[in-house]
Amino acid sequence: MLDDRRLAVLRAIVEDYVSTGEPVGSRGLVERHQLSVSPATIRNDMAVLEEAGLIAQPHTSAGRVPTDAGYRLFVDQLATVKPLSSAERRAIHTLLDGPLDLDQIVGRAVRALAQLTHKVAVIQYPSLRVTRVRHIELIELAPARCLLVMITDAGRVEQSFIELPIPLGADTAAVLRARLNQATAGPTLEEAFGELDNLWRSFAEDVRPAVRAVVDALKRIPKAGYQERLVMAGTSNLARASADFSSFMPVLEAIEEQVVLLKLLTEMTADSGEVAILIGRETTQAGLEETSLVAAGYGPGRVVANLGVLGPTRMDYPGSIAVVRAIALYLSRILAA
Amino acid sequence: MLDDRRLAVLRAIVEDYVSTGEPVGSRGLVERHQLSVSPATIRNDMAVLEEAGLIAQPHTSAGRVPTDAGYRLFVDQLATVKPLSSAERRAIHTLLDGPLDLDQIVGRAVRALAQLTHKVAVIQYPSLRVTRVRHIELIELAPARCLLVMITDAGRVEQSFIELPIPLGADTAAVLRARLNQATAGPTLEEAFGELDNLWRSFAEDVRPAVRAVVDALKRIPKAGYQERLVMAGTSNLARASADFSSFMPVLEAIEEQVVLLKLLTEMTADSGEVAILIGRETTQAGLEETSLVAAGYGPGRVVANLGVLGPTRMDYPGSIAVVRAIALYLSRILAA
DNA sequence: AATTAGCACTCTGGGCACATGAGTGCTACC
DNA sequence: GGTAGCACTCATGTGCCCAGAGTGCTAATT
Repeated sequence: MLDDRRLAVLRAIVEDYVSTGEPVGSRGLVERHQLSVSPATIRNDMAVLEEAGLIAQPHTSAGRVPTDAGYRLFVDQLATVKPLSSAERRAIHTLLDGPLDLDQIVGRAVRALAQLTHKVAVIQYPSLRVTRVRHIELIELAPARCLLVMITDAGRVEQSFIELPIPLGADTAAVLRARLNQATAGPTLEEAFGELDNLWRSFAEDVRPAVRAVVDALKRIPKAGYQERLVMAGTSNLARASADFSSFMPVLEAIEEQVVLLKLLTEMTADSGEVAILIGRETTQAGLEETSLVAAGYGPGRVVANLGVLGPTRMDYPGSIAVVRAIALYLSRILAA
Repeated sequence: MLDDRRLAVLRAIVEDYVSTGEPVGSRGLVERHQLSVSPATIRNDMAVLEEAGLIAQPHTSAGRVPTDAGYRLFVDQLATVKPLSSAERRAIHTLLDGPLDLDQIVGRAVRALAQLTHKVAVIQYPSLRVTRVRHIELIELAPARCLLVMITDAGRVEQSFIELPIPLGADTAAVLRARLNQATAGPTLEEAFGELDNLWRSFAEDVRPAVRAVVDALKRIPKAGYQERLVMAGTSNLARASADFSSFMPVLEAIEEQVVLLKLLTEMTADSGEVAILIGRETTQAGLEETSLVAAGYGPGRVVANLGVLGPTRMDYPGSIAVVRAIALYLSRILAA
């Protein structure tokens, strides 16, 4: 049914359509590819591919265009790995080298992603729930007011002001600090929460309210909203990509609705270095019917967050995959250091 | 030359054009406004206004459209203050009420701005150089590695990791912390820098390199890029606003080029509560020829940063001005608390 | 002197017919 | 199974025309 030549025809259609944007016809196909058969034969093959739902024609007497299913088959079975050009490799290197803090790293990575793919790039900040704690600090600002600072695995620094019900003496503060660090060393923050709940028992009766206030504040940090932050770049690439107007207006909205993107990204999570793809309607999001998402997980050793690019279904998948994977690996390596 | 009626005609043209988007002709003008003269008279007046460069016609036999100069005269002399509707007032209240940290406040304010104006909203984070320091903390993470945390006036918390050339003993660290707080209490960070330069003199010879490392790190914080951050919202309003495609593509680019916006915002700085406006080419930015910027300064007591909205020159200036001013005042009040 | 009425003129935009050409599906043939 | 030929379909571009909106000018009116 779908023998080698027919698959070759599908690949050729995808490649031509992606590069030209025009529906591709049988004649041009044999001209631009070494298919060594006549256009008429191709036409028969195309009829079969259309029957299988892999391609479609916008209207009678137009060339063919890949469907979502066609792209899906292409990326799953037909796409060959496209190695990064040395220029791209160099760009990533120079952009991400040097001693940088997390904000800077993520900021540069997202710009690199956008520039190299000419698409909208998205990076999810390392989620606090799955990162590990490197250090916790408790700073007294005033008798009953202190600042809680948490430094994570992935280089993030979170802080939270706390108003205490009663002053916490310097001695108790020091003990509490030590105990907090001890309780959170090792497991992920989420796993450590259980242990934190019992921490107050080992303190004297009179300071327990203050201890609980601090622990509560600590537990609130991952919920503070900030932690599920997305950074984006390359929004203007949208305009270049989508031909008309009404088609990307909803995409812009989806992008501002970070919630939607976050949900998609988190659900797609793949192993670090592995790339996951959603094509067109596979996103199941209104407004993203003609948009694809190429994403990968990253993190120091294990996956702590995701990154990816967003573009029209008509995109250069092999190229995007290569860049997304490269950036994910590079970012993981930096975080592990 | 420009007597009252002619100014009334200009105002009518601006209002009609802003609301309909169509070039406005003499007939419709007398119909929709109480000008109690005939279209022919209006035509004569329009000829004068055109002569003065305040209006223009897209092509012969089309109605008139305000020029940048026309809008300018309108906002400077003709626009009447438009009070906020109670719904708008309530929206701001509910959105910005409650105990929030700086990130949340700014995040909500920018969204309020975007929603109420239907434009692209921009808020500049309080610039570090002009804020005052509330507290500085120095945390030892390892013998020769520490974390510097700075809490500002406007509620921002900045931190920086420092690798020390030599370990800093706990005692010295405590002294240094006290000295840093003392040196930065009062003046703005920028003004305090001079004093910091001499801080190392009062320390023993052997710890001076470490002291200098800390001071250097502190001085680097305002330059770390993060502090001149912009937050934005309502990008998708762009699509709704601008009719065609090529016209807002450059605007999107300018928005991503935060540098450009930052520059404009900073140069426009007005007194807190005062609104400054740039219309079309007044921005002197390629790509923003048809874009206007309505901005105001905000801050606790004095102006520490700016916020504003970005939209097509054809915008409802009185409405935008009212919202921008309201948000700026509200934000200032919150920060001052 | 300012306003108005009347009129000729200009330009855009939509509708229509027409030719063009790319691309197809089908049938007959190798 | 592959190929050649052919009739058919449609989107696109072009030229043309017409209606409508709006103007500028001139002459009349207040």
